[in-house]
Amino acid sequence: MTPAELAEAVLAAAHAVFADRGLDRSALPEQTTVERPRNPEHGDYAATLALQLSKKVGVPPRELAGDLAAQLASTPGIKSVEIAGPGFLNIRLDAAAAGQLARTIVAAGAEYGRGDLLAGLKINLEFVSANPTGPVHIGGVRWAAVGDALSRLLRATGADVGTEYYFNDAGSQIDRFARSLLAAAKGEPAPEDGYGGAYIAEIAAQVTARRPEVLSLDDAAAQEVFRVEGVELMFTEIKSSLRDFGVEFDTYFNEKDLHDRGELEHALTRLREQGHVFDADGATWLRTTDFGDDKDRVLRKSNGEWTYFAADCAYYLDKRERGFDRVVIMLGADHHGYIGRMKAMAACFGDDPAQSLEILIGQLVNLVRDGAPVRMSKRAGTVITLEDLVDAIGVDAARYALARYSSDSPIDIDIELWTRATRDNPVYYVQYVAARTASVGRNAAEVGLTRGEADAFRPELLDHDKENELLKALAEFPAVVAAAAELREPHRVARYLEDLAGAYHRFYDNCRILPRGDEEVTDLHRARLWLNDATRVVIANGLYLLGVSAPERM
RNA sequence: GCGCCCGUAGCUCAGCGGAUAGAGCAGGGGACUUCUAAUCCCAAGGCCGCAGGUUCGAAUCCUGCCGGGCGCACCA
Repeated sequence: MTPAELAEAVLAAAHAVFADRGLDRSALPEQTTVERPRNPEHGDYAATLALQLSKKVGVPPRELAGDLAAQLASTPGIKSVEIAGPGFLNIRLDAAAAGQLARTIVAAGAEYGRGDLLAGLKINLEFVSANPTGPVHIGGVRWAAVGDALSRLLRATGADVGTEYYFNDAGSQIDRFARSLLAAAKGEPAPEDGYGGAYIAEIAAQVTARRPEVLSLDDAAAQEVFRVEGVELMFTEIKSSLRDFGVEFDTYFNEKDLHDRGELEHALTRLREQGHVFDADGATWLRTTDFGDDKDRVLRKSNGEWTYFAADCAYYLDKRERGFDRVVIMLGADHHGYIGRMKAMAACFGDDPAQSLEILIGQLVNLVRDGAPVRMSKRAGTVITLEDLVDAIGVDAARYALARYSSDSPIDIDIELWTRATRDNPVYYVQYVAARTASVGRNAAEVGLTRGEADAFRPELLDHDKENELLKALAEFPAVVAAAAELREPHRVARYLEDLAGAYHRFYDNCRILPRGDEEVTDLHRARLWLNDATRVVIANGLYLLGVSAPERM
């Protein structure tokens, strides 16, 4: 029996009780849940439905709980129901009903944990979107890990997801980049407002190798060559380092295309139609204060140039016109000031921003060695890059470390910790379970132990404390996936995996799976192998959601 | 000044209104002729920043304050 099935049974019992007592059944919720209590004395699962309903229907909670308990007691699979405290229902399952879950999980395989919570929702998920003026820096890497994990989570809960990287290839940053390349190619010092770092010289050298005639052009023409070629080289490099990191996007969107296709004019027209555009001081403005922004925003400057914000508007409209119900954008904490204007902009288009636009803010990341932040990159100068991080701790540890913390908290990634092969390194702790379960599987095959036919599985034999705890942990996975997707919090999956890993290690320590020496293979060995294999499935499914490998051996 | 985020064990952090607030690390004590000890077990460690409010019930929701981080362009 799964927690979801148990929750349904609780709700069904409530319906029966309400019918018996002649209570108003419209007071009952559509769905309820059961909790996994920390304290084992509180049963396998606890239901708080009686506490929640008592006031609504004017029946004391313990009385209501008593009726529910009486109803539930006769449900197949439930061993006992106790009333505790103010009106908790503490429920214990039969070992057989609990143990069946192992078979359910093994049968479901990669499907276990997936659901349809967000089915029918078309979501555009934009993250990283670093300017092609340098390698991806560590702030962008956080979103590469979290955003990619989130896209996997949203898909696992049924959403139709398009991931997107906004390639900012227009504007003054790119001009600075081009000027820096040109200066480097000519052996001059970097311009005052330009980019430094060894990569500038590398890219400049690649451009001159590809286009040797460039140095004989005048500066304006040469700079244009460096702009076009440099951006392309940089972007190729960014894509390739993200691919090595396990992250690929469905769409790489060029800002330049918005301009070339006249989408800014199109957006301006739409906004004018909605009545939120005005002209002042020679510039064209969007009255975002109509929707709570603290000041109005310029769309087109008095010199005729578009602002970056105008491109944001056009890009948002473009996504909506491509059929996305919800536009999700992941930004660093230094961009949180954008939320107000972005939400207001969506409202200016006539959308309800609460439905159509979600902006997720992530705090900053530091790489730490010997207690002090690493500030300089060998190649990029003042910023730490994706490569620096991967060189320091590897892809799996990097993705796990970035995804295991709430995006609301700043993180320090300690190089020494994340390369350690011990319990205190969470990624090793979790991956070790993947390797252990696989190893048990190999050894089982060697001694002739198999799970056997599914109908020979005897789940009631899984009645050891540690088996029960492991089964309960395995049962939680679908609810964790759903919550993580709904709250956009992939770190919940990582924390869950650590919890599950602990439950497995304790099971392994207390419950011998394989027969020793010349022992006969028994049904208990087989039942435990089902549990071992179910754990391997859930660990692998969970690590997949984080984009981390589930090794067969370590 | 205004806005956003944070404040939980010595340290790093979990905890989308539930019971006696959890985990890892550090420090103390144990378990290796092992199905992978990259593991497990025991003990110890707390005005959940402060003060009010809502609630049967608040670390969690609301208000105010204190402390820390970040941001407030016709920049990109």
